[in-house]
This record gives sequence, structure tokens and C-alpha cells, in this order.
Amino acid sequence: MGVVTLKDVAKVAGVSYATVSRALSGSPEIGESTRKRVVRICEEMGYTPNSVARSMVMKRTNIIGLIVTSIDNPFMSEMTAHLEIYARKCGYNLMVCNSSYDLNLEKEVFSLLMGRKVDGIILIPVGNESYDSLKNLTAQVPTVFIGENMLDLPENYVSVDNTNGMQQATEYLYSLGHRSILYLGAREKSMTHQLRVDGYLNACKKLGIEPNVIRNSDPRSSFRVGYALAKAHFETPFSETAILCAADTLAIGVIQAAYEKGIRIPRDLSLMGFDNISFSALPPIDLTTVNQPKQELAVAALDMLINRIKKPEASHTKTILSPSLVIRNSCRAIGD
Amino acid sequence: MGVVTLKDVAKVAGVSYATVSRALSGSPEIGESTRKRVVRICEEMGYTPNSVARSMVMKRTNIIGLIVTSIDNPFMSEMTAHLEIYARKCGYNLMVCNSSYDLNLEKEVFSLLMGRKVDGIILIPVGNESYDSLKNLTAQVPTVFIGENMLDLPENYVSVDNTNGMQQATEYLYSLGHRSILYLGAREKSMTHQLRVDGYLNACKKLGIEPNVIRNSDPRSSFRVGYALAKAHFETPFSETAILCAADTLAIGVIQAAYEKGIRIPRDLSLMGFDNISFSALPPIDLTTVNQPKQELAVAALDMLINRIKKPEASHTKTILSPSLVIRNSCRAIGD
DNA sequence: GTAAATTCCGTAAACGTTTTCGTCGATTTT
DNA sequence: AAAATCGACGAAAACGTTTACGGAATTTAC
Repeated sequence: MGVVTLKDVAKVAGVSYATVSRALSGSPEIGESTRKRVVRICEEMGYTPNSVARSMVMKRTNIIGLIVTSIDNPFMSEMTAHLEIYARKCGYNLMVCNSSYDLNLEKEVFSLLMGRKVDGIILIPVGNESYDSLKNLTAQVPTVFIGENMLDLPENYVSVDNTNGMQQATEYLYSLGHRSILYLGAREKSMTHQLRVDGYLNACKKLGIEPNVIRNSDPRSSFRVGYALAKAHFETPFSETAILCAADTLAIGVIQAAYEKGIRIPRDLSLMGFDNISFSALPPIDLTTVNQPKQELAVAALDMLINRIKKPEASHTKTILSPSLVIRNSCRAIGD
Repeated sequence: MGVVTLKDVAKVAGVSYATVSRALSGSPEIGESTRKRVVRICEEMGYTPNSVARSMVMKRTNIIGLIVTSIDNPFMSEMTAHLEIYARKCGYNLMVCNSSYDLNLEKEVFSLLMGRKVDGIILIPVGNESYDSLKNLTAQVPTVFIGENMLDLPENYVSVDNTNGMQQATEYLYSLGHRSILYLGAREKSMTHQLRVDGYLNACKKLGIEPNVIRNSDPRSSFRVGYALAKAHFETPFSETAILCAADTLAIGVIQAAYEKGIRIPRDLSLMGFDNISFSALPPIDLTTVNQPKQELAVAALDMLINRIKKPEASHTKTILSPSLVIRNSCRAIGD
């Protein structure tokens, strides 16, 4: 009735349990004939190794902790899908936690995962304060950050070049003839968002147009937030011909607000996002945006983490991938 | 440098490590003064219990395995968010795996999680064949199925009443004056879909209208599938005034196909979905649909699972929640 | 005042593996 | 033929906890 263990197999096979362990681990210190016999008996008895016991002695669990702000955010869930599949291919399983956009909770689940003895942690931080908040902890377990970047940051991270991406976006709108571009949704306390806004500001300066930024204090980048910001903005007359959003989800909220106001996109207003979540491709949305290569980010993050697990003393590394423009139908060209 | 363990604390405190264990576990077999002293020393030394070692001796990991077809499906990711948060509240962590709509992979990750010694598994099955495929495995670890249901199924599951939901949907369309309603996307090899189609057929019979079902052999319920099915259907002239989709994601694909064809929703065609994913609420989509109470499903599934973990010998239980109509603006009333 | 009960704590076994070390027989070397 | 080498396997320690058991010290009961 009970689960069959190494000892049980050993008893049946008439060998020591060291031998059974060797037979299954592919050790060279065992004769080919006994290996075959033991393996056969293992299969007959339905033996499956106990990962917990193995973790105990090997001092590694082959579990990677993943902390996301919220798994139901489309960007997060797409990333997670790629992460899980690639992790499994590399022999790891994923333990997933939501930080729910809360710094304290983020720290709490980080500690929790450490107590679980995960081999490493991949973290999509709540914001720039996450670094300070987690400083003592990240020193104790291999950690890779996704998304937030800052060149002088003493952590491992992968990210797209946010500044460059937003610069491309701004220049694209400019090339369509837009001279008054509103930047919507710059989240406070977020390096990612700071860098994106920098890209916009850089481009404005270079192109000689006046920047205009609406900031956002809500830690989420959700439809609701985009909707609320746009709605407030639409209350009074405005002169912008285009809105550049800090994230696709925000842009989708803007579409909602515009819709209610009778503002048609792209006829009356051009709109761009950032991230390229899968929904943005749908015709009713059809959002021109900047793509984050999610699979590449996932693979890079895991490769980096696994590397660090293998040599924890290595110095911090950073990988910055290139974002690319995805042109759909939410922007139109206007005359100068 | 190394991690601080029970023994270390015991040595510093000048007690046996049994005492340390008792101090932390809230055992009554310890004096209040020593408890306080030991707890203080634990904090000072930054001791955190090793969950792996504890799992080893306690024979439980406090980990729940979650198998979803694909975490980036909006319905799944919303469910997962609820599951993770509630599980953590109950003292469990979630180990998440994608089955990628593949029966073999589903079985493979199930075994994997068993080897991980998870305390229980929550499974959103690939399809009706999952039951047979996993029969030998589900007997070995507490398992709760979400979504697929069938009254005579010897498994634990939670689900909405799919038949009733689709019946409501059909009757709603009828009440708006629709007499020719196409059912789109009945997935083969899926009990859920079979039950939904049943609801539609029941209603048609009761209302005296002619049913018309387009089936779908693809195991996914994605935008693409809905798009492809609708596109094919729109190729030739059709007389239906409404389309009832087996899932919101499919309906969103239909919107795409309709858009391309110049068919306007709801003016030219009424459209309904099932699931009520968060995107369906967005004005550009604004889909009338049938709600699945995702948080309630998550809570019910976990309660059921935890119950079963505590008494594994209990007989199978089923929970069927009620779906409810969510009326938005993708359907219009027509004259008889 | 002693016997019994109670309180508090230490000893040691157990959980299921991996791996080091040692042993024994067989094979090769001199 | 004796010595050295080698291959295959067993014995046992180790990983960090929890907990049953037992013992000493203290309290309670007569």
C-alpha cells in the first residue's frame, strides 16, 4: 500500500540500496547486467524517486521561484508560460507567487521561497523600491530580475531597452506627422517606466517638440488605470493628436475611454502602446505598439539564473534585448 | 557563511535541538522562559526552518501542483491568480505546469508532480480523455479537477453548470427575437463542451428552433480558432442572426473575422460567449456572455482538495456552481 | 515526610536519498 | 606465482528536521 522506496527495491533485487541508486543515476560504478536487472525491477514495482529526500542530501531542489506582480496580467502570464516550459526542459519546476503589487508581500513571498530552498528566484519587481527592500535577501539566493533595469544596479537582470523602444515609438509618431504627443501612464517608483519616459523625452528633445507626460501613482498597469487617466484627460479640450502609452494594457483602457467619448481611433486620435500583449493584435484593438520579445526574455532570464546557480560567486550580469516596432492600425498619418 | 540550522541555534542557546524545534512549533512541552529565549536567539541568528527537511519527516510538502492547459489563456491565468492567493493563505504553495493541450504531456507532468511529493493536484484537464489517461495516477494522490464535469465521473471536481449556462444564453437570444442561432466551437473530446452544447440543444428543442452546431477539433479555445471557424462560415451566405460561442476567446476571434468581412456587431449579427474573461468587458469587445465565478471555483477547488488531503479515504465529491448571464452590448433585439 | 504526579528537557530514531570509503574477488602486471 | 591494479558492490554517514520515549527536577497530594 505504502509508496515503494529504494529500500524496497533493494530488498527485492537482493542488492544494497546504494546499488539501486547507482543503477538509476547512470553511475559508471555498476555492472551492466545488474543495472538492467535493477532498472527492470524498479519499473515492475513502480518505483519513483522521492525528490524531497534527494533534495535533502543534494542540497538543491531543482525548483525555481517565480514572483510576479499578478499572474493574470497578460504580459506576466505570457512570460510565465515561456518560463515554465523552458524551465521544465532544463529540469526545473516553477513555484509561482503573486506579490499583488505590494512591496511587503513581495518580501514576504521571497522569504517564503527561500525557506522552501528554491535554487533560484526570478522576480518581476513591484517597482524600483524592490531593490532596496530585497537587498539583504537577494544576496542569499541566486536571483534574476526581469523588466526593471538600470545600468548601475548591482543585480542580475534581463530587460528590453526601454528607452530605445519608446524613442522608436515617438519617432514613429513624429514620422507620421504628429507634433503634439501625449505620454500617458508613466508609473512612479518604477525604473522601467522612468526609462521609457526618458526615451520619449529624448526623442522630443531631438525632434524639437514639446513633451507632455501624465504620470500614474497606481502600481498597476491595468485597463482600469488607463481608462481613468484617459477619461480625466478627455474631460477638458486637448490638442494632442497622438497618445503614447506606457503599456498596452493602459492603451486598451484608453480605447475604452475614447470609445465612450466618441473619439475614434485612429481617425481622431492616434494611439500607441508598449509590450505587445497578445490582445493587442486583435482587430477591434489592433494596436500599434513596441514588442517585448517575451520568449527571448524568458530564456535569457533562465539561462542567466541557471548559470548563477552553478557558479554563485560570479559577478552580476545584465542582458538587454532589443524591442521592435509593431505597426498595426491605431495610428494614422496627418499633414504637417 | 553557511545557512544557520537548528543545531547551530541549539548550540548557541545551550539547549538540545529538540527544544529549539519545540520552541518554534508552539509545543506545550516547553517552559515559557526558555521558549522566549530560544525564539529571540533564532531571530538574532536569522534562522529559517528548512522546509525540505521538515517535509522529509512530516511526509508532506505543503505544495499543491497545478496543471493548466496553458497559463497564458486568460481564463486559466485568472483562475491561477485566485488559486495561488488562496492557497498561500491556507499554507500551501503552488507548483505550476502547462500541459500544452497534450494528453501525454499532461500525464508526464502529473507524474513529475507526484515525484515531487506534492500534497495534492488541481487539474484543468486537456479533455475528456484525461480521465482515462490519468486514472492510475489520480488514485495515488489527492486530485481535484476543475471545469470538466460529468455526474457519473468517479473523481473530485468543481465546475459551473455548463448545460444550464448555455441554456440561459440560448433563451436570452431567443427572448431578443433570434430564431436562427448558430452554435460555434463545440470542442470534440471535451465533456465541458459537450455539456454546453447540450444546453444549447435542450433550449432549441424546448423553444422549437432548429439547432446548428459548428464543431471544432482543435484542443485549444483560442482567438485563432474562433477566427478560423468564423471566417470559413462567413465565406458563404448565411441566415443566422446570432452566434453563440463555446468560449469568450472564440467569440473574440469571431469579432475579428466579422470585422474583416464588414459584418458589424451587434447591428448585423449578435454574438455571445461563455466564461466572462476580463477582456470581454472592454468596450471595443463588450461581449455579452455567461459568467464563470472564477474566485468561487478556485476557493471551492482548494477547499475540496485540502479536505481530501486531510482525509484521503473520503469518497469523491462534486461541487457545481451556478453560471450567470452578463449582458453587455454584443446582442441586439430583432423583430419576429 | 514520602509517594505520586507533573513539568521540562535531552537522547535518539526516523524520513529516503546520495556518496565516500572500504572490501572482496577477478584481472593484469612483473 | 606473487604483487599490483581494477571493477563491482556493500556499509555507513550525512542532509535538517520532528517526535516518541525516558529521566531529572519540581510540584502536588496525603
